[in-house]
Amino acid sequence: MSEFQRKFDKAVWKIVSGIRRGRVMSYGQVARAAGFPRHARMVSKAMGRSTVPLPWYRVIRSDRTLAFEAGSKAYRKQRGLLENEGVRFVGGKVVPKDTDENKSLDELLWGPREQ
DNA sequence: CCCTTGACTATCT
DNA sequence: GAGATAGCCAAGG
Repeated sequence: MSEFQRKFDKAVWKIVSGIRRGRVMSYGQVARAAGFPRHARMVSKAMGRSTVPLPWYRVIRSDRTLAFEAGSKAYRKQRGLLENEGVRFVGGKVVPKDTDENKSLDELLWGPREQ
């Protein structure tokens, strides 16, 4: 195992294990929080190498879709785990839990658009 | 070395 | 908003 992997893995595991129930983070966010900006593509590898169980399913794409092929077994598993924690999906995307900014007035008044 | 491979992203059309 | 495109970067062949 390379020196890089040892350090990267430890940093990533720490961040991922800190994601709270019902919340999600993107691969890029995890990489940045771990101190490795530009290494989003390596986050999945690091999680796969984890020796202890991690809430890997709370890590999703930056566009709020899941990284696995829609409908695949892995996709359904991840989605199920998230939904168990109260995470909602609309049009294949995770609905942001935040009730704050960058939401249009319509969205605040009427809620997320259905698809 | 050179080339391909990703559980990725930001930025155009 | 859905594709296409171009960056990204360690690993492995």
